[in-house]
Amino acid sequence: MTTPQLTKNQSLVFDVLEKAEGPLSAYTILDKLRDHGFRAPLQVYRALEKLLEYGVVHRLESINSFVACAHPGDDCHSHGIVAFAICESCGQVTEFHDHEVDHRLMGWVQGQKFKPEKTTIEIRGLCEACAA
Amino acid sequence: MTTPQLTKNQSLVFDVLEKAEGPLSAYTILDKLRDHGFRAPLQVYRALEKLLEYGVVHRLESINSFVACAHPGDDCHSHGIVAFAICESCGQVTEFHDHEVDHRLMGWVQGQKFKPEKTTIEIRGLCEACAA
DNA sequence: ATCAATTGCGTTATGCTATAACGTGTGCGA
DNA sequence: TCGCACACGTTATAGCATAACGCAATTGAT
Ligand SMILES: [Zn+2]
Ligand SMILES: [Zn+2]
Ligand SMILES: [Zn+2]
Ligand SMILES: [Zn+2]
Repeated sequence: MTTPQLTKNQSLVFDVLEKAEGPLSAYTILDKLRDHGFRAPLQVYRALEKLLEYGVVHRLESINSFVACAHPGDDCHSHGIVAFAICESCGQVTEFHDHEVDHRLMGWVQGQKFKPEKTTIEIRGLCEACAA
Repeated sequence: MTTPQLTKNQSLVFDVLEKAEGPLSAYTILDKLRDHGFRAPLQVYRALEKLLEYGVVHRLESINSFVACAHPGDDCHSHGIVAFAICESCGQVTEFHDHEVDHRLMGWVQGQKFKPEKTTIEIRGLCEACAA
């Protein structure tokens, strides 16, 4: 999918996520955008919904937060299953892709005749700096 | 870890999960246990915390719900990373394990010197029956 | 030009998920 | 007996997400 021109609200939300050090919750985004006229959670959630659809933002299910895609050039819809390593100490998130993991999981679902729609892989732990 | 004798509340929560057809939210569990004296969410969450610790229950991060472990004999702490296929139509959950996936993910984190604590793999989609 | 459909937006209200903080009682070893 | 750990109960609060309404701008066909 090609990313359409973002609306004002979508751009504001995306910019906040891009500039952030780590993942942000919807309500944190809301707080950062109050000066730009944001007043209600729905303004954030509606923008996020589109940004997720366009593949320029990812949702981290295990921490109810959102991050900008780490592969801006790529089309996230094409690079297979996305995996995340999330540091529980500093919040740093690393996005990566592993074709072998994709292949194994898709092999398993095919064996079950399961039809996958959305796959989540999230590793929570400590990054190198925080584990030291 | 060996599972200690469950307390009354822990047993009640576990029984509800075992008898359930699919994953349940904490508040759904609460409703099912009102006749047994449950009045507050914390009674459920405290029991779940222990059951998760003992490895007899799993949390599904992507749907904020809980399921009894599908491998009662096994020690879930030993069978590596657990993966789930979750049908978004009927709610059916299939728990499985794939050593190759474990191996690839653990290989990646070692390369990053990332120290994993908890890994989530959840595939949402349609089961064979519902996809038909 | 006009109408209908779509999309984005703003607001209010509500619902769902999870934990903080305080106090009680019980069992058990020092 | 004292101190501690643990389970439990209750109230209140925090954090996450969506329903439902209405309005405005855009688009695209008639
Ligand atoms: Zn991405
Ligand atoms: Zn870190
Ligand atoms: Zn299990
Ligand atoms: Zn199904």
